[in-house]
Amino acid sequence: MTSELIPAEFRGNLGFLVAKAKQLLSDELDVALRDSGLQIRHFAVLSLIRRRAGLRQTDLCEVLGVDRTTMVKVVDDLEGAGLLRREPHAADRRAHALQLTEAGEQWHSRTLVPVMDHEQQFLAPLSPGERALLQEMLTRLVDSALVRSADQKLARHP
Amino acid sequence: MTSELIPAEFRGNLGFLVAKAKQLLSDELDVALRDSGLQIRHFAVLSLIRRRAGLRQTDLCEVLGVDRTTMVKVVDDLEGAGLLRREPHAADRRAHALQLTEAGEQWHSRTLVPVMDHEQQFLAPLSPGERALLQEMLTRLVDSALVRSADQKLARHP
DNA sequence: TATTGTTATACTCTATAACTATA
DNA sequence: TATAGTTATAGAGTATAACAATA
Repeated sequence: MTSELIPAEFRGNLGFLVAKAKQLLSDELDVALRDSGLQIRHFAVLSLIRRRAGLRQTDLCEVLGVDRTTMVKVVDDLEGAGLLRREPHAADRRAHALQLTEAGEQWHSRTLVPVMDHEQQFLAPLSPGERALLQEMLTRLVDSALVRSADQKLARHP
Repeated sequence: MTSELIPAEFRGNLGFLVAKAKQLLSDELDVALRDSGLQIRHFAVLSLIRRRAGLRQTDLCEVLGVDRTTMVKVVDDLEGAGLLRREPHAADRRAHALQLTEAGEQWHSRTLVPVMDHEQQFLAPLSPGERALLQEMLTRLVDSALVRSADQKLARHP
């Protein structure tokens, strides 16, 4: 395997490869969403609420790794587009229980198709077995790094 | 392999896994650089110039995927820290030939140690064979996506 | 006291436009 | 005409601080 597009200095460099992979995959997914005016982030939020209706905004922050002040804007965007609703939370009157609207449900399933297509295009150089292996290895790496990250936070606030 | 930290909705999601891997690896590498006040980007620039002395700023832009106005600041930072010099370019008087200083050479080789350590820590969950396989698969994916990206640019400017 | 959501605000990052000096 | 580097500037994205309501 000899790449002519990746500089020789960075061919064996995991950081460079992961960062580039992220950038290029994001670019391709942006294409799939370009008509909607929304971003991957909005799609991810709808994906989560679709499966777990009633989540709070802070629940989403934890998963997506953004501040709650940032999440306000994301939820504003989605509510403004009519794709979700902030409803009163049954157990906590401070919080909002987020719910997909019918339009949100439709937009999500409609958008899932081009998103999956672009992901498949990105993965085209790998065989089905390799794709499964890549996914499994990335899961292991991310899981392990999340554990380390959580440990460090606990160490700072004992 | 069952992860408790990755939400079920995103476990099979390549985009999520790649983005998280990038974020977590970046965070760990930032720790390795925290004392210097510099970023991975600065380290990457020095890595390139070290191997290919005399590169222009625009050469770096292409590899790192940033605009030339952004690169000015990065080179300013490195020059301000005394790690590289802008020298006159022998073949083009508009351009700068970038050269590492002695301090730049030393900082790079000194910083390489913690950077590699943190990368190894990140890769710890994988066996040596798996690491090689991951690197090879990511190289294939990035290479293929770079070709598509270049094709699309050519199609827009025929 | 701590937490949820919100606003206002400041900071960072980035690219576009316009300039100069070259090619 | 086009390109290398620079500056000024505007836009996006993000987090910190402070607040009200509630736990």
